[in-house]
Amino acid sequence: MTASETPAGQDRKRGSGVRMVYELLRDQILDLELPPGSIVDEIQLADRFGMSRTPIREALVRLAAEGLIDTLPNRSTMVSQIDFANLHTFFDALTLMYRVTTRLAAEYHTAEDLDRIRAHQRAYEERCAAGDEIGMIATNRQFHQTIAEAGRNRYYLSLFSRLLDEGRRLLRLYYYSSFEGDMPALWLREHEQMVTAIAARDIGAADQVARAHADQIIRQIQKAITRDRRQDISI
Amino acid sequence: MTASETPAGQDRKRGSGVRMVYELLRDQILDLELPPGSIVDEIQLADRFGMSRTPIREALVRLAAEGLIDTLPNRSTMVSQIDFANLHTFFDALTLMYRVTTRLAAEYHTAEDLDRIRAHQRAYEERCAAGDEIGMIATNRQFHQTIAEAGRNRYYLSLFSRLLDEGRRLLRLYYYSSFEGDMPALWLREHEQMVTAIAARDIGAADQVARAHADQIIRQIQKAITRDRRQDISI
DNA sequence: AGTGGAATTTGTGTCGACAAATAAAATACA
DNA sequence: TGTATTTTATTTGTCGACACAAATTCCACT
Repeated sequence: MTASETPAGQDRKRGSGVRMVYELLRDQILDLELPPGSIVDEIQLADRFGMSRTPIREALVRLAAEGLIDTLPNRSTMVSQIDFANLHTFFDALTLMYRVTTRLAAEYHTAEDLDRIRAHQRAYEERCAAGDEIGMIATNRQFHQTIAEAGRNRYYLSLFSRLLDEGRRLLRLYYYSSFEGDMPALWLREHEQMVTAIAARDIGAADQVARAHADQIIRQIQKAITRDRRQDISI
Repeated sequence: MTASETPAGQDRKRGSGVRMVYELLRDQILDLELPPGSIVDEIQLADRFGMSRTPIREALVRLAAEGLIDTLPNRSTMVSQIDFANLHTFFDALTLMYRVTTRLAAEYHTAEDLDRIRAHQRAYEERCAAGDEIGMIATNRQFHQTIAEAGRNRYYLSLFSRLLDEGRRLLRLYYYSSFEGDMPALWLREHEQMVTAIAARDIGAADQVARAHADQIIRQIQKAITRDRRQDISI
């Protein structure tokens, strides 16, 4: 419950309700504020946001289309589970998208793209220095998304965005802090190499760096998971 | 108007309305029965299907999420345009997905998967023999989708499905008949090679055949497009 | 006390109606 | 006659209410 965390009150603009609910719910799901399996109740949401069920439902339809919630007919709808059994398919797709988008960025980026990418990199650096883990996850995501946008392929961009979202849920589960070594500094260095390769339009180097970065991330997540699982067993 | 092509009449089951509208509209869009740019009117659809606007809207939200329709706020919603300017990004993604899914199928397929794939291949062969172009498009799509399913990666599968859908629109524009040479026979041979490579679990061969197949398809489509464009100019 | 079945509760699926926003038509004015 | 402004019309966005289905509770009966 945590009281009403929503501004709710004011009269919002006409078509804004759906997007607002969609984005807030999406963030709550990805940040695990709504953990996998939790029930999403239309009526409850309706009077939490101070609107009717219709716009709520449309937001839910959209979330369902993206696989973030599961709707069982005539009965409740719940936040979708994280599919640990097929995690390797996630890693596989994530790696490929890292590589492809970085390659394309090296090929097609403009000067403005590069500025944006560097700006996000600096933002990430700053969040690292501040030790702000939530900010680190957010700026890291933005950095890679901007690279993908510079690649100018909406098909890759949409799949990559979806993968980054799912990754956000995973990262939330295990937090940066649980990773070993000086992760932020390492990622920062890899990001720098990525930017260098893109700026030089060196496709081969971009591919190689992206692959290494993906491997690095995946290894960290897997380590965190196995460590976590071991603890589960030992209890 | 073409009269009422919908069964509409009977009392349908409780949660079935949305899916029904979604699927029919989706098919009509991909078959160009609803050409790009045509206006989609909620009220018209509502009494065509004999239901209220609410389920119609939910179907439209889903279609919009998949990029098949564009909704301008407070005003009409229309079937999305085919983006000829960025067609190369489509081809790029399509080629990659052909390769990746075929590779994974070679790696992970089961005996049942192979049976299914072969069944679809036979169906395609049959449609070719019958000269049924619509059936050819449908069975060809099913063949490749089944291969992707055998690869067991839902991320690739969903992107690939989306790409195959968009491809369906393109093929409808230019039809098989406008392609040169003995296309069906050629594709049939390539499909055979694909199945052989998958069955042999030869990942390298699967990749190579998939890539060749993709190249072949893309070349045909491009030829059809340029030919079409030339005609436009000459008129 | 345990089990089968009827009533109640809870929450979704659908409806018809209204309000807001935009486009089109009509009107006034120079 | 051409342009600015008001009026009308059309279509979307939202609402509150009701119908239906599943889950739960309650109750009778053994």
